[in-house]
Amino acid sequence: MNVNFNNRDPVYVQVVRHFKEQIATGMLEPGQEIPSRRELANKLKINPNTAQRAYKEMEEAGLIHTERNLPSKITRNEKTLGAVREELIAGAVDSFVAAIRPINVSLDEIVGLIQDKYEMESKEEGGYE
Amino acid sequence: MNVNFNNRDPVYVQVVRHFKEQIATGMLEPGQEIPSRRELANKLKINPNTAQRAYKEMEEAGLIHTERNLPSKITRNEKTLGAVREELIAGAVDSFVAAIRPINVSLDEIVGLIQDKYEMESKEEGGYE
DNA sequence: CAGGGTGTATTAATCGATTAATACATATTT
DNA sequence: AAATATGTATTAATCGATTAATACACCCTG
Repeated sequence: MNVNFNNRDPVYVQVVRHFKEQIATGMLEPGQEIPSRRELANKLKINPNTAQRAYKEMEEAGLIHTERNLPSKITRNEKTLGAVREELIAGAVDSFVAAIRPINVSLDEIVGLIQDKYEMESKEEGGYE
Repeated sequence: MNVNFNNRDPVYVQVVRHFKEQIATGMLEPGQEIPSRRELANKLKINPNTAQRAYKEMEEAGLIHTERNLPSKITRNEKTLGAVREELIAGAVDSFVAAIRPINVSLDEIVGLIQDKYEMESKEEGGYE
């Protein structure tokens, strides 16, 4: 459990994204238990309400479900889980294309640049500033 | 002169980006005059101060220069101008790769998706929501 | 039963960036 | 000279999201 926070996005959004990435890569499996709000808050040094906010978003998205005061669990709805990966990928692709299209870059050049960057090992975290 | 504003980024940032795109694609040439702050504000239906804010950013970035109260002009520094295109492209690539890497997608799949999306004519403006 | 752990809801504070209002000096034009 | 357009600076208002404080109901366990 380790989230690299940046300063531009809200914390709860970054927490949600972190869980989505875990789901997308299969690190979190259907039915798996996740930490309690307060436990997560402790681990990440964030306010418990912020953790709750993140979990609430995930609950409403159907990614987790919660019964009474038992540990929340990743949903067993495989369709929902599969869609997470697609959503993350499509979101990244869409915003990339929206950003690059107005610049009139050839497809070949784009592909080359992405390949180069993608193959680099990522020493630096946090992406583009 | 037509900027499709979105609701998430500050207006002045979007204005700056619009000019950078114009520079990157050669629509704005070295030495070319650009509208006055107030004129731009009128065209885009924004506050003159917002236009000024955008121009100030560009001035500080060396993209435009202003003498007294004459129309501001695109810089003639070709190096600066060329860097704009590179900066826009690198920014898009970097943030895309940062977003996609944690999801463990194969390079082939990524490239395929980008090609598909990029070749689509863009009926919808505004990118991914 | 008491205590500590849960999830949840309501409300408030914070906090900063963004936008706008206003004024000023200059220059050009009529 | 007056009027109008320019760029610029200073200051203030707005505005909203995000975060935090607090309280409550529940349940299990010792």
